Amino acid sequence: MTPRTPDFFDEGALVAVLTTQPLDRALDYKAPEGGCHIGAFVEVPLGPRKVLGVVWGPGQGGFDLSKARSVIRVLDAAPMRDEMQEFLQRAADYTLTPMPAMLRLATRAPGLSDPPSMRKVYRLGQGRPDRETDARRRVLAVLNEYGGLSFTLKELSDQAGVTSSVVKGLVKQGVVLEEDTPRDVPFRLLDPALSAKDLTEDQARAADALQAGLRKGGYGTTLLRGVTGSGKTEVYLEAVAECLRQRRQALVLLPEIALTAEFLKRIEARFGAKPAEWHSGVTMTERRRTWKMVGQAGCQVVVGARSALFLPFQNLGLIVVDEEHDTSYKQEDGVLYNARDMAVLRASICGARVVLASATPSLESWANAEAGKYERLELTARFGEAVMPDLRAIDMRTEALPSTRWISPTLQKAVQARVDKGEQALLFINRRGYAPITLCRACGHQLGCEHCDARLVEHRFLKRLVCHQCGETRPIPDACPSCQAEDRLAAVGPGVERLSEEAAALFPDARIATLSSDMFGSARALKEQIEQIAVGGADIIIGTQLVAKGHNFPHLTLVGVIDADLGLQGSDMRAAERTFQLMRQVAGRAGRAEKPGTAMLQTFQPEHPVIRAILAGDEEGFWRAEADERRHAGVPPFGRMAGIILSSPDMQGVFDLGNELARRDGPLRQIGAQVYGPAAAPVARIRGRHRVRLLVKAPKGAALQVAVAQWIGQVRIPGQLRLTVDIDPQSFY
DNA sequence: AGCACGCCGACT
DNA sequence: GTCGGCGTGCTC
Repeated sequence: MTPRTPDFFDEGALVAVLTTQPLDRALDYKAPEGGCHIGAFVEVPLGPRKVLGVVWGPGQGGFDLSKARSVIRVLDAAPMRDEMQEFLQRAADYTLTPMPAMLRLATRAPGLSDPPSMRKVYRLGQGRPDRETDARRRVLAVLNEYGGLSFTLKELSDQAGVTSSVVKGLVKQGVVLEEDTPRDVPFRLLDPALSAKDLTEDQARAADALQAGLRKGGYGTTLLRGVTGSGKTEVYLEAVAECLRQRRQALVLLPEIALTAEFLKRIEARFGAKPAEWHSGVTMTERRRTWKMVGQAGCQVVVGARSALFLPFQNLGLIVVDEEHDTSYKQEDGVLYNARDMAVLRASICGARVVLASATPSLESWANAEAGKYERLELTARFGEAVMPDLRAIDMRTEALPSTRWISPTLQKAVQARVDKGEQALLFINRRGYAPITLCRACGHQLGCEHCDARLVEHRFLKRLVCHQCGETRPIPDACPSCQAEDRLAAVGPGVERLSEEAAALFPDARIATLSSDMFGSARALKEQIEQIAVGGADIIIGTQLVAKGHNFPHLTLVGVIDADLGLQGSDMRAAERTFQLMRQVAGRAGRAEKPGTAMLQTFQPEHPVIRAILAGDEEGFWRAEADERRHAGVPPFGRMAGIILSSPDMQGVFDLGNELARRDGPLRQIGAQVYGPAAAPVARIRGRHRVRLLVKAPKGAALQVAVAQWIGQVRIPGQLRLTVDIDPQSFY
């Protein structure tokens, strides 16, 4: 029998404290006066500094005990639960991330080390004031009217129409009581019994299944598949409702910050109050409140970005990952993790349910559902009267179109027809800026970024050249930087701005709105623009990726995809999958409301399997074909992969280390894995750092992480060289 | 991550 | 001689 770890340590007992400092292990400290619980958030001395840490377990010893210092103090925060400790540890093992970096993700709340922030509030006390002035009467009337409720000074004085000194005067006499209360107050209660929308038969069946899962309890993942407009959101909100009835917390992950505002309104409509929000745009005060309240069950539902997975939920019952296929779920927060996978991990540890919602699931999730690891729910019927769009290819080989134009005559005609009828058309192109390439017609020089191996993209809107890799910009030059020839720079290829220009020329009487992520300073500006368009503020919408993400345009009846071939080429194994998802999603924009829609894909290869699968609406066929190809190639989800990126200002250094790693592949061979590379990374230079990439491919059941850790442990990483491990990379070429 | 320690080159 | 470059190692 393993000895049970004590959950409380008396003063002076040795405890292991994990800090957010990048040390390779926890350090031992003496428990502070009054002792401390396991999981306690503490402040400990480290060298000359005070740092944040968590009591991770009993002290390890094995060093000169006279060096042990004491925990300075226990912070005012609910101790980390053991399931959170386990989650961080397993996520660290999975992603090969050092524990301190994991702990940093879990402590991303401002003012964690500060004492609880207090504020003064005022409520009715006893007795009468010595002199009943008019102002004093008004203050007391307000307080009486609201029963025992407390007010801030400003609320009270504004409400009564008096200055703050009137209130202070009443406080002096004890007629009004002044009290300190924590500034972080619980979120308003959400009511699951409020306005449940009428669900279609299909939706009700799916909602019932999700609710049954929640009632059964314990871990389980469901892939909720539904075409655009089938009402996935209504369905999983019913799962949230069931979770609320069980008095457990729910987390809804969304891929796009700009979407949350619209989504919050839907939650408010369904449950009568706004949930907590967690993403980079939330204010410091609100972040702290959310972090604390989540830990004290003062918050029932969090809607947020991937980092919300690391909030200190006390009683998590449900995690919804909306648009689960979205690539933005896999990105660095300093740590490379896939939020979809981490959601499943977290839920499996704390016995919560997961709903992965998507119209076009990732192949991983599709395969997991096929294998029976996930339950599967399908929403087929479209909500209301709307029907699926009519999908057509425009064969660009037969269209007469000059090389500097992108809207084919066929598409032009279709757009014009919609505009004439007062309906909306959307032209989609997945390239920001005016043109992807700027070159000199005199010498052929292509304008590139000085710090990256990337082309500079002309942005006419900003009147600058922009590097999409590092974000650096510079003015558009008059002369070629290479041969000094003047006025010979030419824009090559299409971008969203250029398409706008072309549309303006083709449809002079139409109102054209351009939506590109770089055109809006804030998420709010973007949201306003989208709302304005949705109610009919434009006839033609020109947009990038942004428009593919869930916005509802009721007047939209035509979607034209300018270059459906983008993303089909290249050896990126996920290109076909991404293209498929994107096309389906964009096509799904058309005809969401009652008007039937048409989607037209401009393509030079109408016979390509991906294009054909999209046109035929044959999703199962597409996935099966993709799965077969990947199974054959032994790549995820039918094999395991890890990417290693080495980067350094010194090009020789990265290649030398890359070659050394490739040579010393013993630990990898042990598990039947193979190394490919080193090769120049997809972007070989970013911000002046040269990048080299190695890929490890292992059989499905292999202990990949352990082997990779051993493998890279063999080499010493000198000074300015950085090594990043990416388990399950998004792209593997 | 910080911060100290320490070992070489360049200069007052 | 001494100042300071930053490579190496430690933090309970």
